[in-house]
Amino acid sequence: MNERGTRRRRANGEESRRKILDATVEVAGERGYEGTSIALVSKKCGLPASSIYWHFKDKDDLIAAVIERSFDSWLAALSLPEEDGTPLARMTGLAQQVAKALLDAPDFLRLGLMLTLERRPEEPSARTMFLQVRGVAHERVAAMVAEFMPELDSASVELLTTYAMAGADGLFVAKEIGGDSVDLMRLFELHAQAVFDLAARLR
Amino acid sequence: MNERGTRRRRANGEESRRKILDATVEVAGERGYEGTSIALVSKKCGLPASSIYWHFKDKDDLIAAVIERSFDSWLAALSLPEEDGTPLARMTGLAQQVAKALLDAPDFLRLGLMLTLERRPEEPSARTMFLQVRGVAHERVAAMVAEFMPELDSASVELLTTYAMAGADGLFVAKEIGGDSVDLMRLFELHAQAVFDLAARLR
Amino acid sequence: MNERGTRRRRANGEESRRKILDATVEVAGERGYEGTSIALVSKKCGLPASSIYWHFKDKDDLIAAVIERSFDSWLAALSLPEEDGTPLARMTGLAQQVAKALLDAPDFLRLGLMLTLERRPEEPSARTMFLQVRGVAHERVAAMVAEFMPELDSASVELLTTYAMAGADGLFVAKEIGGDSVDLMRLFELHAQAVFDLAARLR
Amino acid sequence: MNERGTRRRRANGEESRRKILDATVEVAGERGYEGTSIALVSKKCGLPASSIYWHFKDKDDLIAAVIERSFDSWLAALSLPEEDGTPLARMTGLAQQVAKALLDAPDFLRLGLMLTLERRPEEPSARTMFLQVRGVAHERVAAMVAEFMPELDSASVELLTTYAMAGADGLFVAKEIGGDSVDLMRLFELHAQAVFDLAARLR
DNA sequence: AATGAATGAGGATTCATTCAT
DNA sequence: AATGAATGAATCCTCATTCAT
Repeated sequence: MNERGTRRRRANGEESRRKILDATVEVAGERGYEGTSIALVSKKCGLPASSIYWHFKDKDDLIAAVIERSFDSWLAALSLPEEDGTPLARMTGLAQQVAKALLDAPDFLRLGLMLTLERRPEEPSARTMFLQVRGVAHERVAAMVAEFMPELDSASVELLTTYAMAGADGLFVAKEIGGDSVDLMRLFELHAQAVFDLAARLR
Repeated sequence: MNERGTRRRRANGEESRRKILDATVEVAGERGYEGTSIALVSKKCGLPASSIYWHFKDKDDLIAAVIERSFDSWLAALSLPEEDGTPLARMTGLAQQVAKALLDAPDFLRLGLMLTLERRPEEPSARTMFLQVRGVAHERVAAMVAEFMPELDSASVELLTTYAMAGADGLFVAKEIGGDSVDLMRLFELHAQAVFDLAARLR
Repeated sequence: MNERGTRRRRANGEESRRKILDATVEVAGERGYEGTSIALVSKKCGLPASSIYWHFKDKDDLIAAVIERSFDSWLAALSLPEEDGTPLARMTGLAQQVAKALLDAPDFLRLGLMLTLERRPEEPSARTMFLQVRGVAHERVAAMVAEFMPELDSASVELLTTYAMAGADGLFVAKEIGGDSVDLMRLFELHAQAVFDLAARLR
Repeated sequence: MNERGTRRRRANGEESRRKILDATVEVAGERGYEGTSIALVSKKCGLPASSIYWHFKDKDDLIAAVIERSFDSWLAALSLPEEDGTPLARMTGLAQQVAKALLDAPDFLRLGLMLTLERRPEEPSARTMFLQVRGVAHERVAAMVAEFMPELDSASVELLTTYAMAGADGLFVAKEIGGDSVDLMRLFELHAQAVFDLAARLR
């Protein structure tokens, strides 16, 4: 695999960092914060544990970095909804994009939810990071809700946004539990409809 | 101090067991499966670690027992919905009971969701136990949905039930994140309405 | 060594604790606080590292316990000076007892001095323990000085006591450096004389 | 910004070396040989660990260099005692110079004593270096003692010198322990007197 | 003259579990 | 019914050092 047998491969910080992060998403997405051992990450990425500590201050820092990177690519995967069409159609389109993104890269949200649910004495910065990026997502959704349903006052927008995001979280969990028996696309379509109906009532 | 035959420590085994379970809900509800160490449970309940092993086969067995007991008391806290009133009113009543139960004893669902989200090689029996009791809950909700909206076919009942439960999970998570800024009762009321509206559309 | 091959020997907390402390005096007396690794102590005492943690909270606690125990046996080795004889003779007698005790069990003072000289951010409790125990010794010496030279005011007693103890420390160090070329008994005799002469001047 | 030929970083190697040594005195003076980690020195001096290895062969070499440099500046701080005055006055003057030097730069002796007290399998060359420079100091003191008290035979000079240096060590330790409550100048004055009195008795 | 990156060995400590009593 | 003591494997992380650039 190396050019010359035992010859150490040329040091390449950027690539190593990426390898470590890749290994960590995989492990942490499956086993959560505590279940992610540096030794396991080390094995997965082929670098010794001590090298991981060259790139990241500690385990917490490592997992926070994973969250940050995952969220960025996750957001990038969401294209902006079409400009034309009815509000309901546009909302449904967005919901299905989210559903697709969750199906494609479920590790990010799975890890994030695990971090969210934990309530340990010393708040891991990974958790803080997740809540922060989640805040960004919340803002985005709120902006869309306000755009689609201009008649709503800001309190209602906030309420609906919270409901919309909660539904997404819950449906993700349902998919994790139910596997193939759960039709995530259909459920997200329903969810868009539900949010739309509620908006009409809150108007 | 004690009368003969009424030794203060009669049936002490039962009490110890309870103490251990109490400590475990607390710890596991906060830190998840991996984060729950026998040593910590031991410290919280005042009994030595070896005593925990007298009552439970291993850590897995302990956490499974916690799930089982928690679910029982959780279900018991849900009184059956009133027989009279409109379907929407009855559904809303139920939703608010669930909301109240989640506010009162959040550890059960928090731990359960953590177990759900984990994907470790050897499935812990605690996870299996949670999914099983959750299955029971699913059935109950499905029965209610079918009763409230008799016009629905069974596929729609299943779909709506999944959506209803997912909403509950998601709202719970939202509450965990948002704390006091999240009005769980109001959101559950909205959720009941949303499910009701969807039912009308699926009819 | 065990009664039955691989059969684990009967658990005996008191004895294990003593074995661990014995191994620790040896190691810590030679290598100081940082140089004392739990793994080395474990190897010397035959118990696994994890067993050391059953008996002691952490490394700090272990070394503090060593200090405490060593000091007790060290003090016990000093018999009270004879009641008769001139003050100088009695003082010289005491000095030589101290010299002998230092020759017999140098580990205690060596470790103590090492701890004393360290100035790390978080004060190890082992250091505190040594200073405390040293305080006890200081009081004892002060009492003797006051008894032998009743004419001295308390400030002078304090000054002389500090000087006397400093001399003992310094001579111990000289012995550690010079080895056989240093006649510790003779030097302590000189020291007693010096303290005595100073007392006369301070009177 | 710089004129040609007068680059700001000329002879930068020397400056880096000095920075490293400065950081090392500080760290090693506080934590001893084992407690001094290259990483910590690196952080204190702002240069990467690998740069330390460019200037020094290994940790041992680094600490030995610190000892050497410290001793040189320490010796330089001692001006030769005045030519006139009684032997006691000159001796007292010297003693107070030593006291002052110890108060000003205590790290050197603190580290040296720590190295002295350690008894590790492979003698660090830093320790050897300290004992060597200490030997130089011993010679100097012996020469002064012989000059001040010409009547003493060489064995007595040796004995007194050892006693004199031991006293200095011990008083340094006393100061480290007692802090402000210890009047080092006064104690060194006493010590000079004591040595002087002993000399009279040995004559 | 310097340094970013890497690395194996070892650091302290906690883990789940067992066993003799 | 309970527990003090023990234990090997694993935990996170730091160590001194090297090496290619």
